[in-house]
Amino acid sequence: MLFADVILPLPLAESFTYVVPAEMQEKIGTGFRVVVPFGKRKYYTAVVLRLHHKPPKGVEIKEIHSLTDSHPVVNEHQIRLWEWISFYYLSPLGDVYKAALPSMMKPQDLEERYRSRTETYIRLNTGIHDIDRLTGRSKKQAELYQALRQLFLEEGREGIPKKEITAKTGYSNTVLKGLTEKNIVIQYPEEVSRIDTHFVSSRKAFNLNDHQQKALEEINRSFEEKNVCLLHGVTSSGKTEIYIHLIEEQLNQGKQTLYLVPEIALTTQLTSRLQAVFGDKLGIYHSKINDNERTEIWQKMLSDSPYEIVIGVRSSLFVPFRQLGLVIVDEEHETSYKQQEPAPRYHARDTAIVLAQTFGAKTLLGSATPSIETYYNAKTGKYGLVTLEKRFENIELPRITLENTRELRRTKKMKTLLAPGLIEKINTALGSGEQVILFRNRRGFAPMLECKLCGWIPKCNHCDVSLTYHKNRGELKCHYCNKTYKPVGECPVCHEKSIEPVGMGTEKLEEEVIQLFPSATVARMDTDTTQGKYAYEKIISDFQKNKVQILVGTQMLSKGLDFENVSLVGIVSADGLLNRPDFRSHERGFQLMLQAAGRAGRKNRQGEVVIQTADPGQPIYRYLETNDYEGFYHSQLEERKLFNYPPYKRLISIVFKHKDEHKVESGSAFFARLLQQSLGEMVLGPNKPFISRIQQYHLRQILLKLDNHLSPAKTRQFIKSVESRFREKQDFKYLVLYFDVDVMG
DNA sequence: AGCACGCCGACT
DNA sequence: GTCGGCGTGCTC
Repeated sequence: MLFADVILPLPLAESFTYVVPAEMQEKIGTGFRVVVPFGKRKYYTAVVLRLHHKPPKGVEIKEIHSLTDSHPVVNEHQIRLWEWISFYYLSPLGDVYKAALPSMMKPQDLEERYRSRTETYIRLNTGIHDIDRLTGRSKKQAELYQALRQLFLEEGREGIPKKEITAKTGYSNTVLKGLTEKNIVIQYPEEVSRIDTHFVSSRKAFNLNDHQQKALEEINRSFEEKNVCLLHGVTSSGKTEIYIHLIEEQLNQGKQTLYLVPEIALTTQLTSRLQAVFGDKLGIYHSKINDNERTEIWQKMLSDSPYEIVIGVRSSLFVPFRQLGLVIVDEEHETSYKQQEPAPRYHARDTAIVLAQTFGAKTLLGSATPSIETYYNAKTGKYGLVTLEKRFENIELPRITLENTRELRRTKKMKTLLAPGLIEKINTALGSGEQVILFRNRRGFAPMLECKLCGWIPKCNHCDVSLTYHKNRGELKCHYCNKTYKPVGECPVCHEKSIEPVGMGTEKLEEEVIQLFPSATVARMDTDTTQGKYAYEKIISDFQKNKVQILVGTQMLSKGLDFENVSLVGIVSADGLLNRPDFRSHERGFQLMLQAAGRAGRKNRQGEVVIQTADPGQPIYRYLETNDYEGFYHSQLEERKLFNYPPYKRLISIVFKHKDEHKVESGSAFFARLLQQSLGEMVLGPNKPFISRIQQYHLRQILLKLDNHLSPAKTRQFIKSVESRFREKQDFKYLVLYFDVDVMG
């Protein structure tokens, strides 16, 4: 009797065992998908983890319903990666499987399946000769027929898509239908890809300049000894071209490359640049890609001619490589590499290193402003370190100046959001036909309503957070549960009638900028204005074409975009970036401001950056002004050491959730006591998190600050044992708890 | 997760 | 009486 242990797409840690029917035994193996009955009436697509002959005891075993594949969809590298993620990030293997495969590849009932896409094609019926008689009195049909003959002759193709025909000939569908009914042309469905294909490479990799060449050699030398290397290269130093050369070296050895980018950095600018070199060897795993397209990329990776390079976001880690030789993690410091919700809460950079290891491949981390952890690993010799200091074509780094908004407000010189000095510089830039970018930190921070008299702020009834005011929709919204509220007419506390917006987001800034610079065209870019599939590209291309002079936006426009004509960048309020209850807030602020500054670069003129802050005395501004990453790094390291944060400690957050506040309170306290028995001082809390209630659920958090020398296997084993002792208590059985390993903030 | 079972209150 | 709310337990 043959049994299969399978993994189901459910938040379950264990695998389940099924009987392999006799006729399936020759065809099945690890990594194959199977459809299995589970529970009373459900069927799920599961993945075979292993085959064996040992029947599990004490349970009735069901049979596998059907075998989905003739070849495995994941190989042992992928399964090992899933198991590592499940172990390290304390998440059920089922959740990892759920995250890994496109949902179309794991249908929940027996029907639903991936379908390839078809398009209607047209070809001429060569068997028909008496065209004139058939078209008869229809002049248009005769004309279209002639046009079609011409077209097919020129194109030399057997069939042409219908939409292409209507576009090229200008004749309507009705005329074409007429010809079809007379059997002069034939319409037929043809399978097409959802992904734009047929990219031909149009250029070779550029020759590297001396600095780039030297860096490339150093990287390769570092790879001889170490598996991971950090490329620390200032903005515009030409990192991408170095990547291209490294990818080519992999191609020559018949090895694949994974090129990871954060969500916001996957721009058309970057992908077309790579497509120009690698043509259709390159697969793109977009952030706005739909499930059909995801599935198609998977199919292609499993085919006889897989992509040799995949560029993609976090989840592209899971696509089934076979001969991986190199992983590039660009902008490795980006926090969006860490998955927040739902589980598995994995860090794509760290997982990438593990993925590479299972293949014996190398990992290159790239950044202009490396994360403190990565730089520490490079400095202490765990990773190789290669630095690239010269900017491409010797573009000068921008000049950074500060505007003291506290002083300007005190002396009543600040009448808008923008300091007079910044307004003047904007006018100068606009006068010389140059463009300006203005940053405001993310939406949600500011636009709230407030009672002008007593300071009362409307909050969500369920979530313990202040509501965000959306002016254009005239409503208040909770960003945690998405509930919307009508603004109240008067304050429920003091009955004051004037309840007005405080602070401001990008919306407010845009409004003021339009008033201040009436002659300029202004555009705004934030999560609100980039909802559609191409909305983002539209804003970018309008700006590049100079249709817009001032671009107002959140940090999403600070990444990897090159604008030739931008001479001035303004950071409207740096304070909001730095004053967050998060040990990484300065690190992130520094990275963000330096990235933003990188947008102000012009070939023949030094760009300028203006930072508005109420507290210009903070040391971070000295490091920014002198572009001193190294100095900043050392100042941060001291703080991290002092307050027990990474890279000196490893963080694990445990969050408890229940409707009954007493239950979370006592449950989390009990859990903390158990942890303290072995971990002592390393256990902090339980505390009320910053947001302590979400949709009727009360939250408590325990934070572990674990010594580096503790073995991850042992600490996880211990945490699991504490969890099972915790579950034995009837009271705590149904407390929801979740883990976040290496939490961001 | 998704479902069944079983226990309670409030209704045609 | 029974409909449906939610807490509890189980799924190879």
